[in-house]
Amino acid sequence: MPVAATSEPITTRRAGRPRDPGADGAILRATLDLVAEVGLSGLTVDAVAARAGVGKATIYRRWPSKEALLFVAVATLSEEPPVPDTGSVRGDLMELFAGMIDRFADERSGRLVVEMAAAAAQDPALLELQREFVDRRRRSGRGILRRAVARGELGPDVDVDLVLDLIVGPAAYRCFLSHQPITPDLLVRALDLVLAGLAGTAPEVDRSPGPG
Amino acid sequence: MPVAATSEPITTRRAGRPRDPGADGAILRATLDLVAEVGLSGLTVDAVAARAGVGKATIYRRWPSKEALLFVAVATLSEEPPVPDTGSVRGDLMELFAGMIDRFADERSGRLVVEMAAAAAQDPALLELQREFVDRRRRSGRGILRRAVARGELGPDVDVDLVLDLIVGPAAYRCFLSHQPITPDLLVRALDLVLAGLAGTAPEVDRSPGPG
DNA sequence: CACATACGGAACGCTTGAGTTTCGGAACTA
DNA sequence: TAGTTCCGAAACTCAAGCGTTCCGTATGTG
Repeated sequence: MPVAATSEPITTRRAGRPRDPGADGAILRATLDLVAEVGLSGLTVDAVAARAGVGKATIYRRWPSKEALLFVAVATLSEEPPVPDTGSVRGDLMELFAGMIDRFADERSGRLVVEMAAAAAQDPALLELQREFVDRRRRSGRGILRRAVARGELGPDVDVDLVLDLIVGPAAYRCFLSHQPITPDLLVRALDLVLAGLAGTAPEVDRSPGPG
Repeated sequence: MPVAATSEPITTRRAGRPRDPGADGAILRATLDLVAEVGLSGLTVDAVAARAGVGKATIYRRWPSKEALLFVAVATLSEEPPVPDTGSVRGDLMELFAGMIDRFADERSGRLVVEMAAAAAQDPALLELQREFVDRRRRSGRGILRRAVARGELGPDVDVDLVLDLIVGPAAYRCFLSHQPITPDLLVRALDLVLAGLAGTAPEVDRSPGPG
């Protein structure tokens, strides 16, 4: 019996006015918007309340501190990365990283990512959250590449992590530092060049046991 | 006559105790150290003064505000990127980016870069500074690749910016997000894979008019 | 020497922002 | 209706940090 989750009947509700169910979302959205606009250092609870159209007490009734609010807001950005299986490395990797690149490309999301990267360097909890985001996609990518190796599509000596970094790296670099345009074809071009490099390094691997 | 730089004889010095010539460096160093340690949001002038072994008034005698101090401190990180000419793209690019990768790899410098990237999103002056850093190296890289094309070492349809991003991207991505180790060979491996990809894309370009 | 400017250190004024409390009112249960 | 909990808004307390000022002292010029 770890937690008495719903010990009371569902029909029984606490007396008094129920919480505005829309407030949570409005507050979290306002938080993320403001982080993107004015940065983490410029974020104030008063501004969040004003933007969300909410009293400050309403925020503190839901989260104990500004940090807790921020953490939950960032956590809502979590998304289960796709585990693609298109049949080719190229297709799989494109599907896996498309959403991530979109996030870098989008003005608001991009700024958010940069802010969080900086904050994670100081806050262990945020660092852990960031690590989960990154690692989940990375694990999926490793699976894709290993499957490709098993299929004979790639040579067995592929530096998996390097390949993944080469595909995402350009978009990340442009988002964080160079501020060059992150166009939709950036992922494709990077991917094709890397795949060409892999093909050149281990050209025409023996594809003998092709059961398909 | 743009500026009356040294209108007075060098022998003439203002009366009174001269400024401690070592203080400037100590203050700027303390500033950068603290940014790397506690982040920009955690940076306080009092802490800088304490770390530099200096009174707060000494800081404000030199710079009018915390922001001005920070800007100058960051500007000291500027370094003229090398303009290598080793004879091969591979050698040139390695020489060009070695220092940059080192900066990502170093704990202190890496944190500093992340902090500045976030700050640049809010402060136009810092953004301009960052842009200078990046663009200078980028221009040098573009020259290297164009020379390689002229030599016939690379095909004429190389996406110059993409190639540069592919080389730096992995280290940047690891520094900002994935926090995987940035080993000294990361640059070489990325570079070789990209060059292999370029060779595969436009293999054995026609080298007919070789005058050398 | 007088004078001027610098030094480190400490105190001070002032603003900002986190978190709390209060208020009149609204929405729900019993 | 009575009681409870929520609401937005505003006022409040309190701590932190920027920038200034003053002190006693050190180091330069004339």
